[in-house]
Amino acid sequence: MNHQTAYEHDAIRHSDREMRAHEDHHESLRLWLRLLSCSLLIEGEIRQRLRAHFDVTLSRFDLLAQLERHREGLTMGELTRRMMVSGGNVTALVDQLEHEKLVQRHADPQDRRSFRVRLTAAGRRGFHRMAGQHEQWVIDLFSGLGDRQRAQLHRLLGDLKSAVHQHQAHAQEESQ
Amino acid sequence: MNHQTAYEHDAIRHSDREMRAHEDHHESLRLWLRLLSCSLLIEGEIRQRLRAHFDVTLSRFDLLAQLERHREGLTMGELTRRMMVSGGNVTALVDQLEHEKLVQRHADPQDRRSFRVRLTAAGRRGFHRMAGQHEQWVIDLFSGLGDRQRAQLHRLLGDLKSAVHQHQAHAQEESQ
DNA sequence: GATATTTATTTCAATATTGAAATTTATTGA
DNA sequence: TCAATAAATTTCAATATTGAAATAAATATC
Repeated sequence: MNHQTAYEHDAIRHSDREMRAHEDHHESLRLWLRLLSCSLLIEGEIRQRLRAHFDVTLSRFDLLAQLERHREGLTMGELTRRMMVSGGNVTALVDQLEHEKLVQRHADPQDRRSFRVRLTAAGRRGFHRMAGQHEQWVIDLFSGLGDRQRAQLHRLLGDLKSAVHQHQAHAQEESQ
Repeated sequence: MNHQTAYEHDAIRHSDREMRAHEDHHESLRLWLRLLSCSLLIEGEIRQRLRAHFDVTLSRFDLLAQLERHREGLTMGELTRRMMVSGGNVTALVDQLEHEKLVQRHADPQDRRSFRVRLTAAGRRGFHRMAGQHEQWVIDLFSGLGDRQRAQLHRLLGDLKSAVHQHQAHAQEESQ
């Protein structure tokens, strides 16, 4: 999380009549800040536990998780997009993990610029050692919400995600 | 964001009957990953625009935003909690911004360990220069959702936030 | 009122992350 | 084929961020 939340914390203002119109106007802003702070809150919690229990950073865990899901391997570009971090960062992470023999770069015969990164057997073992515990933490953290609420939240976030993606696509067009 | 999302991207699996039970079990995990990727997506978008338009980082913007909301000033500790970053980070940010004369540390007569950080007039001007545009970006990014959906999402995230906080309170107790 | 504990902040070294430029290979179009 | 453009990755320097240790002041306890 690099990371910020703002304004939140002051549910107080709501009472003031004059503020009402103003507040309504800020509706999306407050939603965004709440989304961000939820995310940072949970991310911080998980980051801390991963470090304490397994001495691993969230980035490394996530990279391993991505690869676990894609036995056929992922290119650097795919990892960059999936993890939503810079290419330089992915290079650094893969370098480290490769050095520790948890992942391996495999030349792509189709395209000599790129290659597929795959988990080694040791990498898979290492990931599995952590994955169950990690999932339990997540389940616990979200257990305050009922099934129905979780499903609703999942759906709304899905809608939001595609809306933002569309928005990006538009912005792209305009800048051409 | 420092930052990761994982697994997501494969809505495909759903079809497979055998996978169903397994998937259900991963329900919270998928929710978390979706929450995280939404947050990273929007955060990245805003971070990029703040840099491109105003040459300012999200951290600095957020710190200024916090202070704008609290004219009476905030202590370093309050900033740390509100921004959910480390104390060292807040010290560094305030040092920078103070050096640029956008904020100022004011000794607290009650407690000589701490002080209140406040915006200077220049800091306030600088923040206002950006705030309107920033808000419009946020409104645009969330405009794919209807009013009702936004309200629902806001409520659910509020519930989630307090649930996680309670969870943390419990964990705290146990470790004593 | 001395001592221990807690709280607020800073320092600092280690690490993570970014973004832009460089490199290499692929693709496209004349 | 050649040249231009695009795409995949790496490099690197600048910056951001963390977490642990240090410092200093406040508070609690005896």
